[in-house]
Amino acid sequence: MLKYKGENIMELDDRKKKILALVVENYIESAEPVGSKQIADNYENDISPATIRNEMKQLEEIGFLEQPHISAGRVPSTLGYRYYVDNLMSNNTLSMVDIDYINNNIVSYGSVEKTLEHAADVVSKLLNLPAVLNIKTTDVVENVKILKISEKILLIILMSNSGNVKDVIVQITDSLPETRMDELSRLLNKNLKGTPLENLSLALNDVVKKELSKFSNILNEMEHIVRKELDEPKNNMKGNMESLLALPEFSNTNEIKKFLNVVNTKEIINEVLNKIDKDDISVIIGNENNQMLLKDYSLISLDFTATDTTSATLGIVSPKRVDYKKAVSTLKAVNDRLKKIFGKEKEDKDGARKED
Amino acid sequence: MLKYKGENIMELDDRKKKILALVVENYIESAEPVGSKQIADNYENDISPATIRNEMKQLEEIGFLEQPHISAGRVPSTLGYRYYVDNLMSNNTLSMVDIDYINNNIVSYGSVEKTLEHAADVVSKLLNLPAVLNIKTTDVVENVKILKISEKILLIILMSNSGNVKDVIVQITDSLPETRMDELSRLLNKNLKGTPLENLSLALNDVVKKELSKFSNILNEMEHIVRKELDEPKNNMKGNMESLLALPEFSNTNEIKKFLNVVNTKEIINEVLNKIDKDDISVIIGNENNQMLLKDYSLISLDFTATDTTSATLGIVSPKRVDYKKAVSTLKAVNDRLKKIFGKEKEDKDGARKED
DNA sequence: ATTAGCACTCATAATATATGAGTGCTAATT
DNA sequence: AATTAGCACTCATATATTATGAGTGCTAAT
Repeated sequence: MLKYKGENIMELDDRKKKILALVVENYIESAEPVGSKQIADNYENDISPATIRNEMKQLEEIGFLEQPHISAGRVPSTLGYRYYVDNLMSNNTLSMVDIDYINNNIVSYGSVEKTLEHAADVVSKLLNLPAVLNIKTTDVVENVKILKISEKILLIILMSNSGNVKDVIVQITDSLPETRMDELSRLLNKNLKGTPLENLSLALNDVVKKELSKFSNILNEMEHIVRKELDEPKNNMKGNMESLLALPEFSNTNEIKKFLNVVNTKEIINEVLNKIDKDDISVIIGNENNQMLLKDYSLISLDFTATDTTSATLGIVSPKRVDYKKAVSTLKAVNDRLKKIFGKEKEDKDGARKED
Repeated sequence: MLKYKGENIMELDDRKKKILALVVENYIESAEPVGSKQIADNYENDISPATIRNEMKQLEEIGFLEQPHISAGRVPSTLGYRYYVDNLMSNNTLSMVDIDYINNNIVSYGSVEKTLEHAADVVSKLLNLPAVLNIKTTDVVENVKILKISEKILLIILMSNSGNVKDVIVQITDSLPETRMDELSRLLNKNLKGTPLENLSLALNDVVKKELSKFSNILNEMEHIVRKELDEPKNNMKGNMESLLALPEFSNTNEIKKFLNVVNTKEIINEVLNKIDKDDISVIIGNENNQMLLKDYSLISLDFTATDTTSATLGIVSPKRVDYKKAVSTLKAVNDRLKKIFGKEKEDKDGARKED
């Protein structure tokens, strides 16, 4: 059995390539093992099913196809998908509808995180699969502002060095005179400046301990809210259950449980995502990653550098049978869009956001 | 067949009551039709299964129990559940763990909506079911403030008459001199004051049309973001898929699809929720509501008045087989907690939030 | 009024028996 | 030498067939 990416590279002849592509695409489409007759019907030049069978047998022998059982059609192996993704897959152009959807729904939301979250939403909706978003930032707090909204409501705004903004509304029990506001502001600035956004609630906890006596009602409340509101898990799942339920892979409930369990465990996903290439789109198929629990699934993701201090991976998790072509082109388009938003490229007329 | 809530009220003797309660509770617990032997085993005074069978038969005749098929045990009918909820259900006291969880996780978040959303989260987590939250507010915008966060980032804060606060971060392409800030502020206040929060994006759209020439980059952006961020559907679902998958009712995927479809269609849920009593806990079982699509499900919900202008319904949707006792006691505890937060009751030491 | 006894029902499980899609191989055809 | 018709073979799935047993309702005895 020859290795495709390894010592000896198997060069497939055109007919084998065409047949492999057809098997992959038919299987992605139908979720049923693909038989020789089906391929013969779809093959442009007339060849008999018998010939196709011979070819398919060879494709199986070199490890590109698999048979669920002896009298079934063929299903792509991980290696088969890989060869398809690397060599056979045409780069699909997205429909105008999809492009519009991307441009209209991914816009700058002032905060890097919110923008990326919307991007993840968009990816999830377009591909009908749960999206994973993993933001890594080394941003630190640069400035804290306090705004008195009303007698008993304060708005506390935290600005980071790269322009990220987070804010929390804090309700206090007794109103605060102007002078004390200034004091609170100085105190927060002194204590929080330089704190990595990731550690915000920890740092705040320290502030509470140190300065509680002075502003007990505010600090306590704030620490509590920050913990709940800002300290969300870094690995976000944007999901849409209905679309998963529609996949034949998930006709039985146990498979859904297994999948959700894997997808919701950020350690599992991150272990894989941490190894992908910077600023590029990665396709990781089945057991190509060494995470046993992910062996039946694929991750297709984009690594994106938003600012000097913030980067993210954004992608989808799905069964191995997935429309790689559409997924990759969608992520490419999202990448282009994000680049524009974060100023990595000149804005051009065509890609600019349309007002509707 | 006698009507329980109708003209003729069936008075059950103690033994029948006890048996009905046992059937309901066993069925809620096991999800399997309950047989006479099982009841006999759990019944405190020794009675034979044969006697139980006679009683069960009568309970079936008056419409409190049903048989899936002739040789199966009994399952409570809608009427049976109803009688149980109204007359037989002891009011369970929640565990200290649950009470603590409620007190620690439902706190004031400055905005009524956020607070209620957290409450919905808590209810969903405690009961392992999707929670529905439906907030009705007649609040209007009272004041708009603009804060320059940095050269190109503005924070726009909208305050309502009852102290609700919403804010959006807007990124602009060209920085704005101080004088123009004031102009923008006046303009927004003039145009938005008095706008019901519900119509915000519509009103903003008008502003954009009218005043676009002056502040095109800001207004456009703002309208866009408001539409996406604030104009979320009023009927929120807080859900936890895994817990649903664990229910035997949802062992087959189609049932899940049906359920999710119903639960995610806010019109269906609202049609029922709009009829429940103000400031009270309602239990609506199966076809008691006239929504055919909800006939296999129950809604247990709390109507809560948060401020003069804002009220909400908060509850759970589930298969008819659900722990009514725990659901009702949880909502009661949540109600108490919310009352304290929204100042409807004196705070007391015991229920006060604990710092951990 | 209660209950032991027993025939009866019917969902579920276990088993046996088609059906047919798809294969691999051989031998004939191009 | 490459292709393909022909055919026996495999095995998942569907259908039919037959236990199994939990639970009932009724009758007659307690």
